Amino acid sequence: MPQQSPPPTVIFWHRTDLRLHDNPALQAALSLNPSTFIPIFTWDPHYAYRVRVGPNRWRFLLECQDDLSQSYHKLNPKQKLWVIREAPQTVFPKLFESWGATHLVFESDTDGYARERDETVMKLAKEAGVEVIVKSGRTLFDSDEVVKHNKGEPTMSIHQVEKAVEQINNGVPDRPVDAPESVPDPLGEEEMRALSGVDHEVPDQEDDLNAAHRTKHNDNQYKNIAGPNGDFSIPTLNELSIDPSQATSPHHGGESIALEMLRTYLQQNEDFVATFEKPKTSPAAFHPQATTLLSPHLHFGSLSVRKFWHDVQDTLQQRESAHKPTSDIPTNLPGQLLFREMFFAAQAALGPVYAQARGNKIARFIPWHLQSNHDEETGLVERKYTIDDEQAEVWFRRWKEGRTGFPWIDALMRQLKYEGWIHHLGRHSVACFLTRGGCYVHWERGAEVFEEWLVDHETASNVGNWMWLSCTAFFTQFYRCYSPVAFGKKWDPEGLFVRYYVPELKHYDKKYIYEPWKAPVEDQKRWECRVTGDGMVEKDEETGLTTYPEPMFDFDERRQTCIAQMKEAYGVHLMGDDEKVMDGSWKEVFGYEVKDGRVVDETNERVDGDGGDDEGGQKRGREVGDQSGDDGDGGHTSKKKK
DNA sequence: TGATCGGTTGAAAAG
DNA sequence: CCTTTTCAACCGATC
Repeated sequence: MPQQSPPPTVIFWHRTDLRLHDNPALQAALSLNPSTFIPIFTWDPHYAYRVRVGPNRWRFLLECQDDLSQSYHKLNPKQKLWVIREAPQTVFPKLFESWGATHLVFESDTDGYARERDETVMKLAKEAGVEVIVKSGRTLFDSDEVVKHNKGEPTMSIHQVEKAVEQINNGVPDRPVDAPESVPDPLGEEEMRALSGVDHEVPDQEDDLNAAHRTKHNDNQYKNIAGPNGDFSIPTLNELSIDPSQATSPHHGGESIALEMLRTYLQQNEDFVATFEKPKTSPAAFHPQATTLLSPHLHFGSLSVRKFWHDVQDTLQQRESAHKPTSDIPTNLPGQLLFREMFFAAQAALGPVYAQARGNKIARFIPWHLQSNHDEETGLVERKYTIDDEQAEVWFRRWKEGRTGFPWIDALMRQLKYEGWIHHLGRHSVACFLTRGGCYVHWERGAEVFEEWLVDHETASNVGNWMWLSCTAFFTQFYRCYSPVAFGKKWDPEGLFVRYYVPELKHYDKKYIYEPWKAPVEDQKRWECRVTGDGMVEKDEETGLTTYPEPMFDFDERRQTCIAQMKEAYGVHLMGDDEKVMDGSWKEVFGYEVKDGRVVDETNERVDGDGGDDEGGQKRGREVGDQSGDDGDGGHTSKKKK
């Protein structure tokens, strides 16, 4: 450091890097030898209100923050994670001024919103004379670099990713850097607290995408810029108006947990790590699951992806020199991480339109039901979508709630909701079922449900996989449909997975566990569950028994219809950035009719039964009423076709 | 240019 | 019960 310059006062901005180990940006910050070091997290209203986040992921995030804060505290009793409750776009000038910052350091983030946010903040820093340092660290390789080595184009196959990263350090990610052994002090308590005196911008809660999860209409998470006690505390679920009992997932956040999980796999399950092949892991395995469950830690950065890669790679190399079996790219663990790189780089190349069909040049246009509405100014999806077909809306609701009448699908959707995680192939099953292999509903609807419920939700991977499964991009073999019966049976012939997550069926013979509607009525009575209705009726009127819904359609018939429609759409061959998609004239091309033109606002839609409040509830009530009205022979819903 | 082949992870029937 | 073949047939890279 030049002797003349004042000792740096460094603000370190944590975002999706909630860890101390292998944090290149943190290392860069500390190598400035700051006299003052303030690690912060900005509790961004964008995430609080404009991103779908269910109770399980809220809890996971808070646990990551708690763990990180404790780790800082162990290194320096004056330290912790300082949480600031305001939008970064408005709060940074106040932080710079109030704390006299000289540097702002953070890890780069290539998400659509994040890029825009960071550009704004960098501009504000420049205006305040604060030096900004940004380091890549969220992915194995800097996604912008990967794109550059892919001719500036989105990465569309693993082969392209391999070729691109070969040109960056021969395809070997940087070695992980160690966690710091000490961190400097923050400012004194008085000086830190001085921030509470500044004007505080409280965000508008009107467009709260997560209203359905809150116990109160107006939460108080933004009441004070430094939290309720003015001490920059990490929010609690109660402060977010989220009932803690709604966070039912067994999966917990935090760097300590993540590192311990990785260590355990490597030490106690070397065979599992070394011979891992994703397609051979069971989507029906639960408690414990068949894969590592490290994905949510990669999302929040409580585990470094480079540490994961190198630790696994070291194991693979040791095994190879010992002539023990190993698995290969792309099905092995490093290969799985390459798919993550692929989706990140594709997103980095395309920006915000990556996450939607309209305007997205890699997305094949398919005239699915329940198309999104778009903001006229930005062209980006808004929370509203158009119900062109009442039947499709009912199917979508039943899919989301796990009452389709197909036990394999329902078990997966219920596991997703309660645990915040389902196996990758389970995601394939339910995604294929909702889109091209069943309901013919837009993949954006499904991606939104995953966004809400997954603890490991990562926009790049989630959207990428939804496009993959719906044959929108990356994958095109639409005649390969996952059967909701055969696929589950293949992995779990006894139906243990279904019995656990759909306990209504726990006494059913394995012969009928995936097709309970085929069981004779006498057996249904013996097994204490009647297959009848749409899942909204708890007790069968006639027998008083628990019910499980009849299948909401004839799957084989739907598969045929969907494949024929996919074939037609592929024949028309419109991409998301085609003029006809942009101006809406695709409707004429496909003879797409909007029968009632209703627009649904997803915001306050409750999914747990009886409707909730406001307009959302009314709509649902009507749909549900219609359904149970003709449940006498519910399978007949499938007869409706175009 | 047209043919060939591969594509992380299919399903159902036949052997 | 296991493996192999057929099903119906897509895109994009490659030669």
